[in-house]
Amino acid sequence: MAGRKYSKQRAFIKQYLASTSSHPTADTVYDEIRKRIPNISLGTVYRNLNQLTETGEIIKLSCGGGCDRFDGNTSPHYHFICTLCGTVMDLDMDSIDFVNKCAAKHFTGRIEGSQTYFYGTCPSCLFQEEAELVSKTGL
Amino acid sequence: MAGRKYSKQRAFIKQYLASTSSHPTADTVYDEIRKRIPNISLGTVYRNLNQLTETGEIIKLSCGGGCDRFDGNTSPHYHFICTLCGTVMDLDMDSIDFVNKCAAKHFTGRIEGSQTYFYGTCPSCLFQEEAELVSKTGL
DNA sequence: TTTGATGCAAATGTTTTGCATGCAA
DNA sequence: TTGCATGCAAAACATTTGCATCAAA
Repeated sequence: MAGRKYSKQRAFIKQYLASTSSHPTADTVYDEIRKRIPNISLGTVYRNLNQLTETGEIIKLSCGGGCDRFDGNTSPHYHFICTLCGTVMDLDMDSIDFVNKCAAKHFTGRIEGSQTYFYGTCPSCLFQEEAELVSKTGL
Repeated sequence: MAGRKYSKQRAFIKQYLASTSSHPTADTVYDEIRKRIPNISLGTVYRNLNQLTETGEIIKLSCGGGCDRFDGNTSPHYHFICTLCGTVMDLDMDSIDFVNKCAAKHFTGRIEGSQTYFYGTCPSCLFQEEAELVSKTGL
């Protein structure tokens, strides 16, 4: 919240996250930004990702899989994680933010928000699964 | 899914998780089990937590905060994470599992489940916050 | 016996941090 | 100038893994 100064590194990171819907990991962000700023350090990437997360300019996704992912889309939306290939994708669905009211009903604390992660098989893995079934059964 | 053999270590871990609703980290599980099995190793704890997660006997929570947490309560329920103190608690609320149908509506993959995490201020931190407000404003 | 499970320690992977220097305001 | 931001490297954590040994079936 204190006086923040402009930095090219932070600007590029934020811009990159706004431009993709691939929910990259810190390491992927690092690789991408290095194409533009070859001598950026991984520490700087982490520091900026954390700062942008704190200010709410980006979102950090802790959806399992060993490392966090980051999302430049801060409007309310929901994520799907494929349990086979690990891909994280946005879901096109209506708002379910009234679940916050359900949660608040019998709770004496303060609910400020929620994150919902959906799990299953992504379209691509589903297709592959079906193809394998066909080749095995010959149907 | 292969032939699994009994182990005292795994039995104790599962029993401990079933007995608490504190959503412990792997390290906390290690500390607790060591009270009963002093020479158990952290590797064994991780191996068993992973195996129990795979068989669905326990649940792994990736709710941010650096490390995963584990829950012996496998019946559908929801979690609240206090953004101030980090506590993870169960929420007493109605099922919202129809959100899976909302998610499936326009999705060509297969939705198999979901996890919802609620964030905010827990009752204890809320009380503290109010106490500080009173002492500052004198109201 | 056979084979899964363990303890130990080393290795891996992710994220944070200390510090001297650089750069925005 | 002031002090936030950086690059670099080391450190701190969290988790996994190789291997010889142990123990369940």
